[in-house]
Amino acid sequence: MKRIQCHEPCTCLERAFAVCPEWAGLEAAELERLVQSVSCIRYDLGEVIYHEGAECQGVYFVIKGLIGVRKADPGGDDTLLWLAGSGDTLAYRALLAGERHRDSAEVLKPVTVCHIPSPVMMRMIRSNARLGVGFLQRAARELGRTEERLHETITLTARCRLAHLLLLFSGDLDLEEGDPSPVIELPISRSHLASLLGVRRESLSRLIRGLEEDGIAQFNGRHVRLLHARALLDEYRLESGASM
Amino acid sequence: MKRIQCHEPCTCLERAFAVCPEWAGLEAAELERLVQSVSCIRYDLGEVIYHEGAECQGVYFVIKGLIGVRKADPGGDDTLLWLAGSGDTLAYRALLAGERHRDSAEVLKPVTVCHIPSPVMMRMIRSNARLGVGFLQRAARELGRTEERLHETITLTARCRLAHLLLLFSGDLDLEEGDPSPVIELPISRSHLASLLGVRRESLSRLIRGLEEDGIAQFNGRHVRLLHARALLDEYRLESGASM
DNA sequence: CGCCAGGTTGATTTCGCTCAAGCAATGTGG
DNA sequence: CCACATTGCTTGAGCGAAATCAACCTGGCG
Repeated sequence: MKRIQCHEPCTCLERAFAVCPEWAGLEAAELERLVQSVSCIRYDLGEVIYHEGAECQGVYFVIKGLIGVRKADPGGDDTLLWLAGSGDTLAYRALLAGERHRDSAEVLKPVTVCHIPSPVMMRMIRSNARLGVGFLQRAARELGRTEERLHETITLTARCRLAHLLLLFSGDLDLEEGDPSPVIELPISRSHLASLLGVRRESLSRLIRGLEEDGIAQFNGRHVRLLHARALLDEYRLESGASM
Repeated sequence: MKRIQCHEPCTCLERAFAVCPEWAGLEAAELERLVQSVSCIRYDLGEVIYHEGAECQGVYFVIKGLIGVRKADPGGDDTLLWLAGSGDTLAYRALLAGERHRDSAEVLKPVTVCHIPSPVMMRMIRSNARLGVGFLQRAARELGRTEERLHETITLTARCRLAHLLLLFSGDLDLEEGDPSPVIELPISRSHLASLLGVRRESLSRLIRGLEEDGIAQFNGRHVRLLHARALLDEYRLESGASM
């Protein structure tokens, strides 16, 4: 963890905020003021940005890097709840709910974040209705996604969830039109992937082998060739009824 | 479904809103204006207040009754996501996210709700920062609860989740001090209970028998005697590491 | 070289699902 | 009033998905 300078006449922060829907509600003047009361921090791989159970000190706007949001389970293990990257704002939940952190944030790829202290954040939210509405929308969307995921883990098999996750990682890649067997790169290790899916590492291995044996995908370290994108889509759609 | 009159000099609505944290931000004048643009509706058992996939027409403030929020799964079944009762506000998620409903709301016990049309709601949120912050807090809390639940369904066994649910239903009953074997009443049927836990009806039956055989609780229709509240707590705590 | 972290594989067990039947309470029509 | 659906729940037998336990790769790296 290292505080870095990014205040002065550099406009990178301003630009970063400007493209994020929840922050877009800020006027130029407010934005400039915000940038003054903010600190940019670098964290190295493995460092923890905040800990489960700790008081919330403010929110973190992610400039770049990859962060795993995890939650300890009783067994001493922990579950990866989700990944955060550029443009995401972390810890707003605890701040707005007025609660302690319910999860911790660990760096998976070296990260630069912009830390906004709680009082600054709360003052802005209260005074600028547009910012408030922005975060309201963000929270509502995330709530929807989380419910969807809860529903998915209850109703779908692990294999199907893996298929879905691969589709998510393939992002805006056009599976119907573009390269018929594109290669995507997994941003995380097998163990993390398993944790994200809510299965054991061993089970994930077997699921992967299953997909390979069915000629749906080829795994090679973190590189995955989607051999039969169509089939992958079906894998998810058939069980989930989604139309994607 | 029946529209009923509750506008005129009746203050019941005002009072209902006043005690709910997210609505508490309204000034007396605003509240009065709100009550003018609102309609009170009664729904009978089994009626659906809004449907999954439908456009959001506004939010519903629940005066009394019990509502099951459900989400269809591909198999034609549906999962009960949660229950809503007096004081809850329904459908704010879809409204604020600007999305269609991701679930439907079905009446489990006859309901009186107060419907606030989308434009009215959005106008208020945008103009009154306190109301916005109220809903922000509400959304953040709910997001936390949902994440917690997701984590729970991934890491805990069904038996443990049942124990937890019973504890939640026993509410503010003081298990440590009060009646050593209190009786609680389940608000919903076995099938619904199973759906809420994310298990099949049959599995729930077996779980119940398990608890009875272990002398932890006695089930009798919708009445449950918690014989060994201590053990029930442990059942949950041991596995979850919660301190409750 | 030994060591260790990350990953795979195999054998076995367990939990919860599926399918099928049975039962009690309630309702409905003849 | 009885025959018979219907609804909500329980029980049993068998199955399957994933967990668990344990061994074993594989590729760095000191």
